[in-house]
Amino acid sequence: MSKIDESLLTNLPPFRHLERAQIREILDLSSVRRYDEGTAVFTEGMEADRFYLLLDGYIRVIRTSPSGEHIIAMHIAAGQLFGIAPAIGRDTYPATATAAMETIALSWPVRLWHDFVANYEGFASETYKIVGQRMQNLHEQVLELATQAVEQRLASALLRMANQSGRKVENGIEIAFPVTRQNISDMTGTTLHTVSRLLSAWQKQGIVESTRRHIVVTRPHDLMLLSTSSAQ
DNA sequence: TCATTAAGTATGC
DNA sequence: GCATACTTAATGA
Repeated sequence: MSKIDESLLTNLPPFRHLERAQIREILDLSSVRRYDEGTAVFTEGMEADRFYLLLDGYIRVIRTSPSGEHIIAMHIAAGQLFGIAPAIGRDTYPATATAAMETIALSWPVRLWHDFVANYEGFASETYKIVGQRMQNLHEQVLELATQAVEQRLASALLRMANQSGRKVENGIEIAFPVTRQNISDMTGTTLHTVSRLLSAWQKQGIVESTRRHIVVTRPHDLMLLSTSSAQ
């Protein structure tokens, strides 16, 4: 079916312990799809019929509150599993996943989940490790939202993106997918205006450089300080 | 300290 | 030239 090379999976944590032949099996059971920027891979509440591995691009995970506003819970980088509802014992997706830029993902029918867990050494432990880490991150973010000022939350959000999905450039760390002021306000529970003002101020101080949908963190250390200490 | 309103400029198909 | 992204100032909770 898919003519994806085995080497693409061999170094990813959930597949690290597997033989080449096993990886071939897994790939033969998968289907590949490309998603244009802004396209939803699946939506919150939808029956979880497949689980996914991101091969290229970035996925934005969006949760919608009953009152209608949506918040960006996290970003997924290439090489990570997502839409793994079966891992947390759900049969619907807990959030919406959209392509933050042009993206390519593998997917498998959920009925294979238990086969993977049973047959492939390390798959279960690695995926549950991922789930645990994500849960912990979410808890930290909830705490942040409740306790920290906007400036600190924005600094943390920028650092999270730079650390998890940044690429090094000459003058700093560039966030590797397109991101708008509105997107960032959806991560930090503020408005795009406040984000715009803070980014402008930080740009004047030389901490970040930003153009439309594009941000480079030039002085991560200064952001670190901003994210922890409360000014005045 | 921050959201809201409002009114503007810049950018890219 | 229109939609989208971004900036800035004013006002008030």
